[in-house]
Amino acid sequence: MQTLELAPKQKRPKGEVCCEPVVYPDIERAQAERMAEVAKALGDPVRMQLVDVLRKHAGKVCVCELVPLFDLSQPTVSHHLKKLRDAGIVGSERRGLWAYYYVKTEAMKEISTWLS
Amino acid sequence: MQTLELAPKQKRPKGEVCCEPVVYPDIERAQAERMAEVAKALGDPVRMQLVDVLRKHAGKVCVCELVPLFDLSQPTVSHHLKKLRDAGIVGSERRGLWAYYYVKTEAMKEISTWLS
DNA sequence: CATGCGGATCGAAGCTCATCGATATACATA
DNA sequence: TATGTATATCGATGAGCTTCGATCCGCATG
Repeated sequence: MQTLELAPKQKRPKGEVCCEPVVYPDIERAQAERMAEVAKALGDPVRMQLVDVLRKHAGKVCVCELVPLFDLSQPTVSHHLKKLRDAGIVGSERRGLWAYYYVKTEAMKEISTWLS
Repeated sequence: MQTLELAPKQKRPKGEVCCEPVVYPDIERAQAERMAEVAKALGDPVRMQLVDVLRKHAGKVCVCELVPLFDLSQPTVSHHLKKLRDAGIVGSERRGLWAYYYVKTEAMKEISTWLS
């Protein structure tokens, strides 16, 4: 493991120092990158609303109920759901013709804890 | 104010219903959109790391200390800091030649509470 | 087996974003 | 006033994203 510790090399006016050198370990870098992945998935109004709807319905919600909530085509909603699933934020389940989505509460807890 | 309540119009096989109709008020829609704006700003690895570094240094951190933490040009880091400031996540302060950034804890609390 | 339906995938179009070098701005020192 | 330094802004470029219509896949019903 490696840390970055950088002493500024430039001369400072009057010999002042602007602040203490910053250290940023690789472990925290990796965690921050994972959290950025989750935040990126949530960083679209449609997807944030999808998550909001899903978590307010304790059970699993059918895609056919989600599509008409937005002024978007069915393929577009399907695309957003896929992005959320790829980020580990939601899960899905097929029952016959229908697909049901639900929020993975661990993922939400993970990101909200990290940010708090 | 208006809410969306959509009864599915398609016929269902065997007369089954896939799930309860979903209601999504405009107020929650607006809040979700604001949260998406914040999440979008955090949805980049560089910006998430910037926030992580800033909040771990209770005080304010000079830009000249932030730039060398990344393998990026100074204009690029400046661009990311601006995005974070536009989203209300960080604040900045000038002292002579130097600029100091800090995390706005209210904003972090707002998003983490919303997600939890 | 044929038809219909819900949902996912594909390919394209248009827009946004991250990044850079160059340059501008503002302040500090000599 | 002239020079140097820290940061911000500008313009361009290439990658990625959202969105759509068209199409494909599975399952259910007749």
